[in-house]
Amino acid sequence: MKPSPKTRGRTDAGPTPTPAAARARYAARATVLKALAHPVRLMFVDHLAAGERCVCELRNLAGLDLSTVSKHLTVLKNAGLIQDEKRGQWVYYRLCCPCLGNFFTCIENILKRQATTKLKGLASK
Amino acid sequence: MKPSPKTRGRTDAGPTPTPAAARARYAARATVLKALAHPVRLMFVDHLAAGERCVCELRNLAGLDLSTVSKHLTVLKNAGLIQDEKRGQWVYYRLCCPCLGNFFTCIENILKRQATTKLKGLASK
DNA sequence: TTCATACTTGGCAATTTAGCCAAGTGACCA
DNA sequence: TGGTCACTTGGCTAAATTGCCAAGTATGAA
Repeated sequence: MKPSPKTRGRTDAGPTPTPAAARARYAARATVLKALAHPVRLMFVDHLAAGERCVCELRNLAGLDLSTVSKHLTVLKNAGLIQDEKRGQWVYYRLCCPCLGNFFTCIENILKRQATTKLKGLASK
Repeated sequence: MKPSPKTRGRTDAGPTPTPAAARARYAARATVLKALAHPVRLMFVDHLAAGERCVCELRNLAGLDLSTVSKHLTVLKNAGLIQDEKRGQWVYYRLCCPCLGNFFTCIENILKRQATTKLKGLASK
């Protein structure tokens, strides 16, 4: 038996509007995810969820060179996740997007499930 | 005026259990996000959300070398996002995590907001 | 105007990632 | 037993990412 080759000739159930548009949308999503896919940037987002922070505060949290911190923040900003505001000699960053909480809840679910599966795997040996 | 330096000496409002544990959790989350942070893998997840697929179906979707597709699937599997099952000579992959829908909703919000901001930026010139 | 603080930007080296090709494994057919 | 199909794995190169240092800009204080 062969797996049904109806991937094309579809009756418009599921994803894919036009190939090109779909590709563009996946690329756009990937850009956002890539911005989040780093421990330090994830930490920044987590802390910014509690309120705005200036760069030097985030530098203390990360324990990295200021230039490195600045570049991480630029990545998050370019992805549309945070915005900055200069007040005096300080630059404050804050989250743009209130929905990131759900986001992390979902990731935690995945991690939990992963842990459970790993345990099951060990038990069945 | 200086920004309040109470980042340490905190009264346990907000994130950070212990520095080491926090770092580990951010790293774990980043691993999951990194797995999702690629257009092709995102497309796979999107299609798998509609039901299981064998590798060659996904290969057709992506238009990439079979070995490349296989490696992308390995990345998703190692991140705990999908699981595989061999039936006959085919290997079928399916999603582990039903919550990925919310995930994408959130990303779409970010993208929309980004588009709006960009428009506003253009308008104010 | 001079100096210090708070960043940002450019440039570099080390590491990681993404793609392909080639070779290997396992299931099924003749 | 030999061949084909459906994958996976190893190895390679090109490109992207992450960190630091050094240099530049902007704000406020002396």
